[in-house]
Amino acid sequence: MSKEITSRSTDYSQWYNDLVIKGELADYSAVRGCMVIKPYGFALWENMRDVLDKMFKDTGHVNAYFPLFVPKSLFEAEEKNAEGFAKECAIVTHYRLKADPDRPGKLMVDPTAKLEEELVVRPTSEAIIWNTYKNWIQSYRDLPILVNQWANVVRWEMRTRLFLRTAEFLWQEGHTAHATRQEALDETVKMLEVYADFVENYMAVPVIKGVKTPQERFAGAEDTYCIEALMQDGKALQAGTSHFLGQNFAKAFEVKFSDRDNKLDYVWATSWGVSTRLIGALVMAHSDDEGLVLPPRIAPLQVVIVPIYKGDEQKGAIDACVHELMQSLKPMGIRVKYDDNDNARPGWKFAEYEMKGVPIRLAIGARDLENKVVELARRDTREKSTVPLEGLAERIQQLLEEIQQQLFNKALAYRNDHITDVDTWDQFVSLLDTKGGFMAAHWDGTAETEEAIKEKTKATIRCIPLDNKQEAGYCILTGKPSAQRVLFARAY
RNA sequence: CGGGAGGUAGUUCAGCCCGGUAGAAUACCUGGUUUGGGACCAGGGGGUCGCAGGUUCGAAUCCUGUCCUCCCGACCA
Repeated sequence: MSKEITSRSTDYSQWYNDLVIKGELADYSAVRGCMVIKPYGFALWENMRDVLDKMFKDTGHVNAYFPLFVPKSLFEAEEKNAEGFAKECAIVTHYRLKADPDRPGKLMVDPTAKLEEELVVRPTSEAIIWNTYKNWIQSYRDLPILVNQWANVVRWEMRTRLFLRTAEFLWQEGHTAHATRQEALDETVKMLEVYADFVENYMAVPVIKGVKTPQERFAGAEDTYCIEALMQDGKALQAGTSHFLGQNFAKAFEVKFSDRDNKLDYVWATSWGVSTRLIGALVMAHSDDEGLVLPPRIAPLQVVIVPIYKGDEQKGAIDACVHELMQSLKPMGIRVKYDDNDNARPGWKFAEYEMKGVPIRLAIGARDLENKVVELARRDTREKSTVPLEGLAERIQQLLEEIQQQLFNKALAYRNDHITDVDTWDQFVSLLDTKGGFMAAHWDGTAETEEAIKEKTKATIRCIPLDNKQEAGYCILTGKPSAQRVLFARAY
């Protein structure tokens, strides 16, 4: 059938693409590197967005919106940030098209409509936002500013992959301004905790919280905190970042405030973001060869009900039973769909909803009505059981939580099993190829060694875990002394 | 951006080498029979062969350019 998907063992990349396309999360578009997020995929994003948005608001943040375009002169103000993103910027140079005299009916860029100053399509919004904050901040009384924006950004990547790395993507970016270094640092860590909470408890993907090495740091940050997740093929994926920006942007944009003692100082900053890339992480963390497996808390559909009947009379009886069941499920906030489309037969629907990762499927036929039961199938374990109609809604509610927990436990067991303490270079190299996952290894702390290891093995330091155990040892590459292990992995 | 593969019906693909009226499966439409793991029969509709040039009496097929996608690499706050 056309809907068959490549197995993970045959071709992991193809498996991932098949899931995204055939699970109807997204599609390719006519625009290089840009994808269409389809309704089912967007529903998933909306659920994720809604949860995160509430978490941000519960921690005191408010939403705002800043322009898509950044004048080049503003973009280049914070030099490190500008340099870091320069290679992947889309730039608007003109503002008008005109009829092409050489090609009837076609258009050309009007050379007389060249912009005085080019506009950079934002790859991130620190520049335009800090240029704005300059006008908002005079006194410590104006601080803190705790603003988030939901937006699209553009990064002209050389090689793109659905959700994992697209030229345009959706994200949120928080940009906060503080009166003290400590307050900004606290904010950075607080938002990292929010991300970890969300990814683990809603997406059921376990993460390691840590801090990036200077090499891997966000351009313009003093410190980059991150959450790192592990995919089923043993590669790591950066799921979210929270940056302590120090006073870098305040200095670049001259944002000063008067403190209580009427002394002028630069404002302290943070920024933090997660993107539609999280959907890629979600797909790769839980899904199997039958299709998507979505965690109940953010699944667009949590329960699908498939009727099995012969003739209108049976259908009528099943309809009545299902409608009653839906009346009890909906008030519980359970997202349920009754698929009584007569054009598709039950077997087709079973395969289709497995492909789309719906956590629970119920099948109800005349036989079941007689016995006052339904057939219940779990997507995660693919187990089928016959359960009584009596108390079914409560049972489903409970089961959704159980599935959520089970998905997390399974991913956690896999992740924990794939953090390996490694003490020799040979072991490091061979385990990267055979087992994959995180290698907890000693490192001498230098950028040169980090770079050399990356060159030789394609493994990077994903992070130095927060509250990392201090333990004396020797760098796996250079043999120089080291005070702690750091996590290496190949990454997306 | 370098190497490789590809773009033909909604979808997956054959046809191309060797130029001569555009095919299959599936999906879709109509009617009927069906319905507990991707139903069956009969009939029917649907494609400027990615786009733009060129060669030719004639181009899906040969040539040039260009756009898009996939895989590997480089790159990746």
